[in-house]
Order: sequence, then structure tokens, then C-alpha cells
Amino acid sequence: MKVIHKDGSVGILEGADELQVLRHTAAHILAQAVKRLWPQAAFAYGPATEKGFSYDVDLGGASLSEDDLPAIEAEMRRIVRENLPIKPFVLPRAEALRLMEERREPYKTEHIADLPEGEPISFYRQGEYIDMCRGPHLTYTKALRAFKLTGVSGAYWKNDANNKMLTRISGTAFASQEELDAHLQLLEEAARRDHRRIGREMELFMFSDAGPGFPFFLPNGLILRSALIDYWRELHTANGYAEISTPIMLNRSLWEMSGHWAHYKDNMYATQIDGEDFCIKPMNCPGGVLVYASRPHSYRELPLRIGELGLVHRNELKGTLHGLFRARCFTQDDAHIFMRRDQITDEIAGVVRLIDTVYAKFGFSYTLELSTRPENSMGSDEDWAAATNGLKGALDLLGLPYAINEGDGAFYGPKIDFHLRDSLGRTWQCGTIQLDFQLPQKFDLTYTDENNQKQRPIMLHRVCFGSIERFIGILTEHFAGKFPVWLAPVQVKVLLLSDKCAAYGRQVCDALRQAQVRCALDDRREKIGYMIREAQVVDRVPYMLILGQKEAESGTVSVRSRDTAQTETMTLAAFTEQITAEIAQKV
RNA sequence: GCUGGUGUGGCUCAAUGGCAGAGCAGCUGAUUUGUAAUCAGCAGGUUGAUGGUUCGACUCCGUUCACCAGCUCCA
Repeated sequence: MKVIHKDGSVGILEGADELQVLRHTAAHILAQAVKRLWPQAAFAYGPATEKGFSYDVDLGGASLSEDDLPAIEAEMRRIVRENLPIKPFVLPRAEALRLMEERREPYKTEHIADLPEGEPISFYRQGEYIDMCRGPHLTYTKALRAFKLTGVSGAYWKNDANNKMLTRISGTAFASQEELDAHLQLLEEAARRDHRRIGREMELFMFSDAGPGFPFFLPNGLILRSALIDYWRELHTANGYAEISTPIMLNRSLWEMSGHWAHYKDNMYATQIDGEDFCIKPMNCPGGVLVYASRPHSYRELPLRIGELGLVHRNELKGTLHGLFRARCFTQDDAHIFMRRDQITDEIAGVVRLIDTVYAKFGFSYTLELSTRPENSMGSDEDWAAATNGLKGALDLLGLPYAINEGDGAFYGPKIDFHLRDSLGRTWQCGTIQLDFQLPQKFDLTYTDENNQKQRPIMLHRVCFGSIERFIGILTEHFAGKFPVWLAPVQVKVLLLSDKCAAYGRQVCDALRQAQVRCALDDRREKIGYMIREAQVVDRVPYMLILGQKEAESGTVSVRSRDTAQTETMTLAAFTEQITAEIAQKV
């Protein structure tokens, strides 16, 4: 697609760059439409975003709701039809300021003040509308073919809660109507897959006003959760991890020593016991450290890999809660690895491989991010540099590509984050690996080396699932509730055609249960279509066994698959063998 | 926590100042059924909570709680 740069030169862009530009142009057209409808409107930032575009607007006291979107969208279509040429021009700073003041754009003038001195400021004009902008842009408004406004919300000027709240109008745009339609369908599909909805339908988990943000696991959800945990234990045992469990609350003095009191106080729940302050753990590490410190260690036993499925509680702002994705208590599949300096690279590589195994199991691909030292952190520059280089070194050794996320590390150390991509192309941050030089110092952890000298171990924090609750939410949406057999709460549902074969139905069900298959029986006198619909669409059971006179007489089962809706008749023994093999393979 | 929105039966939703209703689910009965919803009947509500306005409030106003979409934050 043809684009025009701020110096007036014209080029061609394709793919992601093209999308970015046309969305940015969509933002300008949005602003122009808003300005026509609300002449007092002043504009802040109007970027292309990951999903589309948005513009933050100050309507001078007027409020805006979803109901206003059709009118704005209609005005945008008018601007597109007018096919206005989009032309850049450049002004020296002083003149740029004057222009924006004349046009009563206080946010733009403030923005100019943030731009480097001496650099000329570029603008784009389309019809009566002028926007300060780096460009590039499409060359005519008509080149914007497919767009849709998707919502209004609040957003702070410069993303700072101390600043004024503006109205953010957001939308999305694509190169073609087909792509836009496909995107909108994807959003609908995502809404259908919402884990809060599926969780209710399948009776996996629930929430109550009695505990906002605290999930309840129902029998079906607990089966799924236990299956995940069984898998986690198998994998970690095979990889040389031990497992511990540490108390849910510990004396405040411990949290002061670990640095959590100073850095994490607002998120910790507290209570009193015998007149002393106790905090409910927001992280598992101090407990793990106490276990390490409870006896002397030799260099021979390092690396020491100690896992803990630890239930942590964090007082999250209520406005941020979101089903299992953001809860106030969750179970981290944590582990702390205590090691010598020379083991850092191998251990990190081992953890990366372990996490890769877990994600591959569910068909997730992922990307890596390295987060560096945040502003409010503890420790020396040397330690931070060493820790950061340790993580980088391991990633480089494995030849894995990663992005750098400056200043986003934990307060005690830098981290590698795994962002996994689900079946709808959405990304979620789950696994992390954090290198920590701080806690071993604060708790004076040591081991004895081959020269009988006391040495300080390095500590590594890591999770694979991240939060088991969040991971279950992600799996629910990834599979749309159609979990693989090994995770499915009910693996087989026996449906009876008539109660004449009830005895055979019970016999089949018992036999499957004997073989450790999770089997349910539907012996209601309903039409078979009714029972199939419920088992397949609502309960999402992988296999339905339809049993009538025919099967009862021949000792067979008629197997209907949830995924293919195909039916196959086989002996009960053959089906049992097939499904137990499938469960054992965890596929 | 901030901005905006929404709270009506287990679920999805009607009723806009004047008798709280439907579909699904549930229960009961009939139907003994061959691969995505059989028919009939019954039952289910202090309209999130609370204070107010009014002859009268699901409906209007205040407070509060929860949820939703974002912001911010995060596993």
C-alpha cells in the first residue's frame, strides 16, 4: 500500500508495517470525525495498537458512550468517501507550538515540549483537520477500506493515574473487509470461549460475593487441576526436583528481612497472633529459604531443586480482578534452585527446556522476554549486572531469540518471562525464571565448598504454569472446554437408549471405572439426541457410549467422538484398551 | 484504586412509576426411544444490599457491595 512520509516522499509498505500505518491513519480519521461532531474536542495520543487503533480525547466535560459510536463511525465513513488527500508539512518548533495553540490543542503543545529541542515538528493535514504526527500515513482517506469502532473507555493522559482521565475511543482496521470480518469473528469466538462462561457451564469453578477474587474449585474443576498437578509432579520428579510445603502465614519479621515488607506491603494480607504481626504469603520464596537454611549444605548436593505448589494471596485492586486470570489467591507451581555460580547457565537451560516440554504438551508456542532492573529494587549494580548476564548467557547458549523489557524485572532480580500463544493467537505471560542474588545474602545462606570454605549460593526462582488457576483459565479458552482426554473431568459418558439396557450400562460404567476411566452414566428416559447434545455441547465429554439392545446383546459399545461426531462400534475391551492408552499418553 | 456501564428465579433475558414474566435447566407424569433439544403439568422471586422521593418504586435519587469493559498493576 502506498504511504507518504513526513518529508513528502512516497513509499510502499506491506504486511505488519502497512497495517500499522493504515491503523494510524484510521486514528486520524477518527479524530477528524470527533472534531466535526464535538468542535471543542482536544486530542492527546492516537496510536496504532496491537489490535487496532485508539485516540484519547478530552471532550471538555461532554461524556461519551457506546451509543455515540455509530454516529462517529458514520462521520468517519463520510471522511473516507470525501477521499481527502493526506499531506505532510514540517514547521520549526516555535511555529508548531503556535499552530497547536491556535487550534486549542493543549495536549499536543505539551507533547511538543517533550520532543527533543531543535528538531522540526511534522504535521499531517487531511481536509480541515491537522494532526501533529511523525507519520507515515496513507495518501488518501479512501485508502482506509475496512474499519470498525469497538469501544470507549477511560485512559489517563500519559498513562499516569495522577493526570487527567481522558476518553479513549478504540477501533480496529484492516487492509480488507475480509480480514476485518475474520478478526471480528475471532473476537466472537473468544467471547464464546471465555473461561468464566465455560467454567460455569462445565461446573469447573465458581466465585462468590463472600470472597471476591478467591476462586472455588468444583468437583469437575478439581479433577482437571489434580490431573495437571499429577503431570507436574511426574515431570519434576523425573528432573531431579524435591517437593516441600511451607506455611501460608509467617511472622512479619521474616517479610521485613526478605524485603517484601518494604516492597510488597500493600499487597500483603496481615493478621495478628499473640500480639505479633503475621503476613499471609504473597510469594513462596522466604519459606523455601528457611527450609534451605535449616541445615548446612555441601557443594556436592548443589544444585538443590526444591519445588512447592504454594498457595499465595495478594491483595489486588478489585478493578483488576478477572476470573481465574487475575485472582487474589492462586497456586504457584514454584521451585527454588540453590546453586553454585558455575551452575547458573546449565540450570537456566534446564528450566527453559522443562518449560518448553510443558508448553509443547498443550500445543502452545511462546516467545521470551528478558526483564531488567526496575526502579524500586534492591541490591548492588554488580549483582544485577551479573544476574542479568547470567540469564542472557543461558538464552544465547540455547540460541533462543528474546525481547528485552527494560525495567520490568522483580525487585530482587531480573527475569525471563515466557509469553505463550493460544489457539486464538492471544498471548499470556505464564512461566518466569528469576535469578536472585539478594535473598541468599539477606538470609546469609551458605554452602561449604571443596576447600571447606563457606560460600554463598545463587538462588533461582521459577514457575512453569505460573499460576495453576490462570493456566487452567488459559487451557479452558485454548481448548474451548474440549480438554484432551487425560484432563477431561468426565472422560466417557454412557447414554442409554432405553432402560431395558440399564443393567448393561451400569456394567460398562463399572468396568471403565475399574480401569481408572472417569465415567458417568445418563440413564434418564430422554431421546438419544437430547442426551448427546448435552454430553457433547454442554459437558464436552470426549467419548459418548450409546448403548441399546444391540450393544447389550453383543457386549459391544457404540462410541461417538466429541471431536469428529463419528460413531464406531467395538467391543468394550477394545474401547477400554484404546482409552486407557490415550489417557496414559496424555495426548 | 480510577473512568464508564450492569445487577430481575440455577442460566439467558422481558417488564421505564401502576398485578414481576418468558425460554432453558429443575421436579412430577406420560412417551421405551438409534446419534446435537419429545409432550404435558408443577414449582421456583424481599428485583444485590440499604436509606430516601412518591398514594404507589424493578423502574427516580443517595450510599454501599459485586460483576463487566477499559486504565493502572500483575502470575
